[in-house]
Amino acid sequence: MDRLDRKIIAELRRNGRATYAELGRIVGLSASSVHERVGKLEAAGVITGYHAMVDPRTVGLGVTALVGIQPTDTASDEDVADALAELPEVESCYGVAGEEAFVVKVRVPTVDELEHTLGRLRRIDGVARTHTTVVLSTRFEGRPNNTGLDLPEDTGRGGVAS
Amino acid sequence: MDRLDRKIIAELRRNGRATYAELGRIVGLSASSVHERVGKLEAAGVITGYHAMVDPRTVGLGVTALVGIQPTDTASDEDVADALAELPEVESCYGVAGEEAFVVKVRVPTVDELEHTLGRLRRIDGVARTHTTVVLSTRFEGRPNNTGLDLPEDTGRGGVAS
DNA sequence: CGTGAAAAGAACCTGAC
DNA sequence: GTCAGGTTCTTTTCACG
Repeated sequence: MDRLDRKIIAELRRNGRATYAELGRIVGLSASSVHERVGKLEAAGVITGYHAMVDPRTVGLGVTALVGIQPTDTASDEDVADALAELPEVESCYGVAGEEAFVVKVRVPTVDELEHTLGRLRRIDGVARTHTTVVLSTRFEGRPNNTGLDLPEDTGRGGVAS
Repeated sequence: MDRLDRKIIAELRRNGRATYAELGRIVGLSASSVHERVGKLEAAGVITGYHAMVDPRTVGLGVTALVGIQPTDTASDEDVADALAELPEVESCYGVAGEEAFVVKVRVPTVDELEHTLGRLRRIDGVARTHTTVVLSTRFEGRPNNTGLDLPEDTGRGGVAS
């Protein structure tokens, strides 16, 4: 994981369909070298996939909400997380510190559907209460800005071997 | 935006590097047709881009937090949002209903850096208070599950023409 | 809209340094 | 690790249904 790998990663985060030739031009390497490096980054679990980003509003998902999930005293976090994963409306799920066990991001077509989804969430075994924050505007989301590119070097923690 | 487009979108969300030939096989169309459809979906703003997903821990961003931003009475939301956008640690930014004006997702290498970033957030003009929820585990994030594929048809709201 | 054909380019493998 | 070359597949354009 050197400077070149980080440059490749940054570019692929920006443009996930960049060709190896294109990446090679950017980092000053041949397409085959880039091909091999990217393959290693994928194998090492650094790059976990490539995905098209879709404007949710254009596919009928105009309502977004952040929902905190308070567990019952006897709840198993794993079971609750599994149940949350069952709902396709739940796009992201974070286990968090604090009163709540999870914060999830939910996307639905309408506030009507949001109400139904919240009902479904509350009915999950192990869920005591939910606290919903309705998203009014998405200023930006999942920016590829901070890829550790601008980090001093390595701070000692959390590396995966290459 | 017919059933075929939705199938293409779903597949590109799953695999952003799928070839047109591959997509054609899935939807039962020629590569050129798929090529044209994808071009239209991009032009219409349905597909907004393609991005590599990177495991944040492998690039030195092991700490994630959700931060609610309470504005001062006299704050301009736009100015605060602009200031938030300046910080590369802020990956996502949502304007929300409730006590807080924004909820942002922050990624940093360490809790030390989190402290610094929170300081920077509080020093933004128009920010009165922050409320931080530390993410302990990311169960899943940005799942391509709900692309409106499973929606009955169209519920009337929020469409962009094709 | 859809297609199939054809040129250009990329992916991907191999061999060599 | 990196590269160049060669085969295969994809992209991209275009004339045509």
